[in-house]
Amino acid sequence: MGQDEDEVIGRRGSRPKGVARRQEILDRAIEVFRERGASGTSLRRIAEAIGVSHAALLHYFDSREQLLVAVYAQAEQNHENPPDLRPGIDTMIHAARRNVGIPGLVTLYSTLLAASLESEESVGRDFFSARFEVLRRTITESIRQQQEEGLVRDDVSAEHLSALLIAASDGLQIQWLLDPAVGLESTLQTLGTLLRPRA
Amino acid sequence: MGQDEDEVIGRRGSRPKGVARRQEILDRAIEVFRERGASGTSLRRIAEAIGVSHAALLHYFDSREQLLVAVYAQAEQNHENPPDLRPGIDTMIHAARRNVGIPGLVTLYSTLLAASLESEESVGRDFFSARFEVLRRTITESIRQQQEEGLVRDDVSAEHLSALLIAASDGLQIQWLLDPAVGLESTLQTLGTLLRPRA
DNA sequence: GTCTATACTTTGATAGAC
DNA sequence: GTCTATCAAAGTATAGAC
Repeated sequence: MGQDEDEVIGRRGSRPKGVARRQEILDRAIEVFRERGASGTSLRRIAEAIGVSHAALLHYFDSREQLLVAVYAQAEQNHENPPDLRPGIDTMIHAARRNVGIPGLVTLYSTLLAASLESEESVGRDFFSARFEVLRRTITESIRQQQEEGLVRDDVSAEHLSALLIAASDGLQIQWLLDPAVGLESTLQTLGTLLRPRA
Repeated sequence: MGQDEDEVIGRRGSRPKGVARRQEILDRAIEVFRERGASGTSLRRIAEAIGVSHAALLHYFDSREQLLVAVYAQAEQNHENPPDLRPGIDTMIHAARRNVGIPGLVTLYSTLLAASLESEESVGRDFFSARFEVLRRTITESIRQQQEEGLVRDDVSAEHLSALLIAASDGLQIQWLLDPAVGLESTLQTLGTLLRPRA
């Protein structure tokens, strides 16, 4: 953490280039996505909603994809206050509870993630690859601990459980976006039940 | 089944309009995706690979999205031979084992699904909404049966398990596409372990 | 450093010729 | 039934004003 953050969010080099203004644009972009969702988010429309020209956006971000990834990364970082929970099913449920209030950003996440699959080399690809790697490692370690403490059943691989948690969250979000009747939180609670050791 | 199929795959009306030629194009498009994956799949590139003009494609399909949905729907239907398994974790594992051989089509599925989230009304949206609805209902019923037979633990909701199975499959596919080291089949096997009743 | 103006390229889509 | 021509919109890139 520290100087790597810049690249993840998309800054060009180590020299800050209009950091304040850039941050301003980023914050406004987040608002745009939070309100209007992810529909019709061309560079020109985003620029229009923010009140600048589309070329101005490209002055701070190398490409549309980079802007979008930066928007998501920033939004994620903004509410990154794990309330004393260890990474695992509880944090996923916590995130789900928050996400139901910001469907626009959830859509942004899902579409960006899928778009990153299309090209072997892209900003999004690197971002999400790294994100999943870190997430899986962190959750795996946390689950292994909880297994030792008897909080999670230990007859299954912690690595698999970690990947499963993430996959279930991502997949359920999509089902929920398509049909809000799908219980995002309650279904994850059920997954939590599956994880508990036999009493 | 029967006359509804037309709309799902994207045919305009009941009158067949060059059905044979259309099918030919569809089959070749599937090959294109199977080989070259989903990268750079503009209408013009697909047309070029098939050997026609992009306008010709739009003669048979109303839009690019409709063509892509038709390609996926056709590909899915082609290998729809459930080997005497009841819908549930086993069929998902079976599908996973098949999908690792056709990453291009898995990518097509993931990107199409995500793209359908962006607009409230689109061919993809309707297609995937219906697909998930049918899938969930079918699997839920099958799981409920298996619960009664003591094959699946019955202390959790069959509806939730159904949504979880689908979500886990979709989510794991994405993780696997980003990092082939993620064990698609083995992780689903672990989910299967979670579903078994306490011995 | 910040941004407007502008143009280049590709895209999905339409219209009309053959 | 399939093409060529054409369109509007999009992402991108550059030049240069301030």
